[in-house]
Parts: sequence; C-alpha cells; structure tokens
Amino acid sequence: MARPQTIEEQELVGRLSRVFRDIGYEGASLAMLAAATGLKKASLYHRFPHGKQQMAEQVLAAALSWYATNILSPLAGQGSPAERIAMVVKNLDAFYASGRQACLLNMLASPHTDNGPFAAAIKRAFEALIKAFMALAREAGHAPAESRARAERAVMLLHGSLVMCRGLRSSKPFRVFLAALPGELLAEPRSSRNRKIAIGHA
Amino acid sequence: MARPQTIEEQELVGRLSRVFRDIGYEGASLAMLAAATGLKKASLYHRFPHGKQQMAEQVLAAALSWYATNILSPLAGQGSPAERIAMVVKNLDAFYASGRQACLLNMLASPHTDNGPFAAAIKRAFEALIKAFMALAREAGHAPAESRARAERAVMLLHGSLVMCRGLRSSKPFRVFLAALPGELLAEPRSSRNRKIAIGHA
DNA sequence: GTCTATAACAGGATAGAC
DNA sequence: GTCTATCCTGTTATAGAC
Repeated sequence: MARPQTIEEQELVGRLSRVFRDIGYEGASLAMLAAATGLKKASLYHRFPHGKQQMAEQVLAAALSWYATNILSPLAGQGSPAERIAMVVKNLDAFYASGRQACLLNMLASPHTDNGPFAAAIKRAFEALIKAFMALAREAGHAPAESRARAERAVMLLHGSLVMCRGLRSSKPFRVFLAALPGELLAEPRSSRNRKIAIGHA
Repeated sequence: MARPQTIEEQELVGRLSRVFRDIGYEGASLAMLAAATGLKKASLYHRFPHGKQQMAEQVLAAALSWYATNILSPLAGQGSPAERIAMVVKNLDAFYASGRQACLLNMLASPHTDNGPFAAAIKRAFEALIKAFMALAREAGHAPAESRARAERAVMLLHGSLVMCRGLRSSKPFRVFLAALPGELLAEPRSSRNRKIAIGHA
C-alpha cells in the first residue's frame, strides 16, 4: 500500500491493552491511549471507528484469543495433567507479567456494572476457564463436584492474587498462587498440598 | 440549627459508597453521586469541599472503620477461634452484601495505578487483614509461616470470589468462600478441610 | 494512514441567591 | 444547607489537509 501502517495491529492492541489493564476502562482517556500507542487521537479513530469501546473490545478479544491458545488449549492438550499444568503456569506467568499486570476481566467489569458492553464476554471467559480447570481435575481423578470446586477455587485464587498484587504493590501473591496452582487442581485432598513452607512445623 | 441537613452523614457516605463500589472511582461521576444521594452537586461540595476525591476518602475511611470494628476486632477478640471466625463470616456477609457489593480496595485501586490518593490506605488495609487472619491461625495452633500463608490465601480467596461474583453475576463464589473460610484458617492441614461436597467421592 | 485543528459534550468545580 | 446557574477544563469525536 501507499502509506503503510506506522504500527502493526498486534503491537497496537498490545499497547492499548497495557493502558486498560493499568487503569481500567473508565480511567483510560483517549489522550493516554494515543500517547501509549504513539498515534494521534484521530489516527486511533481511523483504526477503531467506534472509539474507545471498540478498542477495549478488540483488546479483550485479543486477550481471550491468547488465553484460548496458551491457557485453555494446553489444559485440554497432550501430556500428563502435571505436564500440562506446568505449561499453563508458565504461560499465566507471562500473561500477567508475574503479577504486575492486572486482569482485563476485572478492569473491564465496571462499566455500568450490569450488562455493560463487556459483561457477556467476561462471563463466558470465567466459565471457560473454570471448565478447563475442572476438566483437568477430572482427569487427575477427582469427582465432578470436587473438580468443579477446585476449578472455581483456582480461579478465585488467580484473581484474588492479582487484586492483592495491585493493593500491596508486590508480585508475591501471584507467585504464591502460581506455586500453589498445580496442587490446587491435582493433589490428593489429604496431602499437605503445596504448603511447602510449613513442612515440618505442623 | 436553622437548616437541618437533609441527609445524615452516615447515610450520605453509605450512598456514596454504593456508587464507588458499583462502578469504581473513575466511573463514578458527580452527576451519579448527586443522584444517588438526592443532593445537588453544589450541596455535595458543601459537605465535601475537596470534591470527589474527598468523598472517596471518607467512604474508604468509613469502610475501614467498619472493618476494624466488625472484622478485625472480633478476630482478635474473645471466644474460641471457631466462635470468632463464625462472627467474622457473618459480618463479611453483611459487608459485601453476600457478594453483591464489590470491595473498595479493588474499586479504588486504579487511580493512577501507583501512588494514587488511596494506594497507601489500601495497602495498609490488606496488611491489617492479613495480620488479623494470621493471628487467628497462630492461635489455632499453626506455625508462623503456615499461618501467614493461610492468611494470605484467605485474603486471595475473598477478593477473588468478589471479582468472580461480578464477572459471573452470581453470588455463589462469595458464598463458597464464606463457607470455606473457617477451614482455610483453622483446619488441620491433613484434614479434608471444608470440601464437604466431595466427601465420599475421593 | 496520519496529521492539525476544532467541534460537541461531559465532568469537576464555584458563585451567589435563598 | 441546599439550590440554580455558570465556568472551565478535559474528553470524546469529527473534518479535512497532506
């Protein structure tokens, strides 16, 4: 083409994602989004004719796509449950930048609280992750109800750890979560799980 | 006085709290805050000369005060650990309206991400809750490191469950959390904890 | 495709009457 | 203490040159 895009779609959406994840949908102004991408406001509108909402929608779609490829797919893929969860831990660590990046599902949940433009996609994303975790727990030999409970718990810990990371301005909670995740989903109920710190104390 | 306040301080802050918890600091406009309280914008400025930020600060202060009285104090109070945690579960259920109300620590964490006007208070609040949970676990006989791990985990589950409640538009995750909390802090590591659903399956 | 410039509007905040 | 009316800034969004 005559005038090539000065920034690739992927990189563009990635930069936008960063802003939304840092300060949320409402907090992100076009001025910030423009600064973060290096494009002027009018250029952003050229790429996203429906404005900020469309930007957030595409950011969310890209994140969900990445999640499907790098989290959900490995969970359902080849190898032993332990191998798969190890891969997923690695990818979660990358996705959330070791706890320094918040989750879009949390940062985009506020707009209008109910029935906002992202509510349906967010709900589906939670359900998909729970389902994938549950399937893994099932494979590891847990009963259906137990597997679902473990999956929901794992998702709670994931999001809770990210909230704590922001509140405490530390990445420790997320690292603790990642270390605990395999045990949460796979370990036998009566084992000590992954409380390795406490071994020898109890 | 000649002209009595048309709305009491407590009720006023409560209404404001509702808005901030529903749509976050950035998302809450003065128009909404005025509508929610029944006061006009100028009247809000009479009560809160420093505007929206002061409103959020007082809302946060009131919440922290309530928390100190109804959560932290009972955790350190009289009675057996089991009795205390039961009281705390009851009060958490009230505070978060059974999962329908989000946590201010999450909804106010975004502004400027780092070193925002609420960052310090939020950090202290997280630390105080962890500390109080940890003390209870200690009393229940757990070693220091184990107690701290359990406390952090409980806080993760709390906030994660609230995020999930918003995302799934269901109060179930929070109810699951409340049911699990006593076991998280008190139960023996090798027990089945509070996975009551799975009893008999494993 | 990207830019400068600007329109149209909403948000936070004040002044001053009652 | 509360109100109506207004100000000013920042925000979303568009027009049109290059």
